[in-house]
Amino acid sequence: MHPRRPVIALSEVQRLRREKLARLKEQGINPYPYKYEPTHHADQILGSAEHFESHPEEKVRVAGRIISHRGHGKAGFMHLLDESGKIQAYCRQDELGEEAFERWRDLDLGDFVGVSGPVFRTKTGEITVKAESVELLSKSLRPMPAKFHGLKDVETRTRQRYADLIANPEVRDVFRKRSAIITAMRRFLDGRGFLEVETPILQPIYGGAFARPFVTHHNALDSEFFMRVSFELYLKRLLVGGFERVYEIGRDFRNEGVDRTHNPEFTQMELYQAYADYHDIMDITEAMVNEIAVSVFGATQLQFGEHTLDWKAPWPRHSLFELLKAKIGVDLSDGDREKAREACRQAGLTVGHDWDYGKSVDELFSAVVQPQLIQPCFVIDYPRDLSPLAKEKRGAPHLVERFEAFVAGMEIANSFSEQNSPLAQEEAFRRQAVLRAEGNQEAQPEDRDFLRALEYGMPPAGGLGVGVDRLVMLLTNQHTIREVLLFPHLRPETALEEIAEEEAE
RNA sequence: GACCCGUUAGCUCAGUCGGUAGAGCACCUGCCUUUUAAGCAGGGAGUCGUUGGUUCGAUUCCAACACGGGUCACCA
Repeated sequence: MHPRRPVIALSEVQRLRREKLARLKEQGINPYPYKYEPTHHADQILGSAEHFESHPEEKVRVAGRIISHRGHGKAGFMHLLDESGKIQAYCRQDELGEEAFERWRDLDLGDFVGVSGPVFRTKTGEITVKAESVELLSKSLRPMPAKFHGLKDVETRTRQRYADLIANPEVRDVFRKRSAIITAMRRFLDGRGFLEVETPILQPIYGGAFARPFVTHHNALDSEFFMRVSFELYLKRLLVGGFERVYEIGRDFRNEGVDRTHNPEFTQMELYQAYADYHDIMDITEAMVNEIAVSVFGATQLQFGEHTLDWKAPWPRHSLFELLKAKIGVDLSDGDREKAREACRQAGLTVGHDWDYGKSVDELFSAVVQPQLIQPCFVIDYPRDLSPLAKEKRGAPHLVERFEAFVAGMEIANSFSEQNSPLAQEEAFRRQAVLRAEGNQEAQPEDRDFLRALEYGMPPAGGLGVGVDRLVMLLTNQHTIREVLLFPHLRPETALEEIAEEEAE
């Protein structure tokens, strides 16, 4: 045992609430009863004000968290917050009785209560439930973060998202929108005959993207597994198996840094459509996002920071090399490594000794073009070395048929005409193996089972990956990914670990 | 991983050129039967992120560490 350490001190308010809880139990009141049956949500009552004013005898039951509580001698008001919004309740001693009114006075901000009674309009015009009974549904032992300052501290807001959701109604709204966006996405894909599938998160070989994986261990099998960095290779196996349109919405894991557009686990939507090429996938992508914008927001023009983004399809399609040429005056589409490296130097980039043609083009594009791609657009045709799972471009074999979609300088989608030649795929894996041997930790390992699948024959197909979190950011005008993730990645909280240790002693 | 900035009451923030701290809201007590940032009167509340150093004395200066934010790197 450690030397005695003080138990984490309770604040004054926490102490008082625990004492209050004990008193309730002594009085035979269960502070955590089992159920309540509300008849209405707050917004239903507020939305039916005329109905209730013409039916003063009709009674409602509402339940929620107390977010304001004001006594006025032998009467008082409180606001309850339920999922739909807030509603005021008016509590009078002569209505509730002396004992119940005293219990009402003893309630705290944060407690859950159920209130029943008729609905009326106060002098100041607010629709209010006149309480005939007030039942404690759950006693709160911790003070609410804020009454009207809100909760601002970013760390507390993300670490204690529950408190953030209570204190900041607009945060709830972002996550409702997120859900609606994903629902609209599913509806769009289902409507086009795509089959939603689920593929392994724990994979013996990872692939489909350039990224370092999280490694884990399967005890019973005594073997290493990788958390997936992409769904790609499994979804393509399903094309081999005869499904023609498949998609998956789920979590990818990449063992990388955290910043305003990256979280180690993030949500991706990938789809694959047999007999389609990347032109068809561009059509689908813009139609899908257009439809999401209309169904969730009722508009295709949406504000994002200082920009008004126009999501209406079709989106412009630009050749990567034309965009580069327009910017730097040099055409780099010929595959000349030295020329590309020199162009990077001219642009002020520090060129790594290992930068090949593809890497140089990509770095240059990221530096000089990407930040200026504000309105939704497609950038098409990429160097082959960057895209080992894509098919070479018709008429330009050092390029591949690939596009990325950009909005507000952010990449939100990536797509290929998928490589379905087993021999070309094997060759591409071989080139990756060379890079890997040279120390590139993101180079993709060869997946022999995937090659075996391709040998059975995969139909020509187009594939798409969409960064769902980024799409949500753009559509909801949020500028960091943590604002669209309920529980973004944070380091463990040491103070809480110490409490756990003390409790274990 | 590097650099810069931050961490003070439940929340939002002041402040201490080194002498252990304040405000508003929240909280407690009293008054008040239509208030809504209710009002009036009174009151309590803080290991000033953690550990160490300098000092008679550290919340303040210094260092390390923890956590967060920003920039960069990584993320082609």
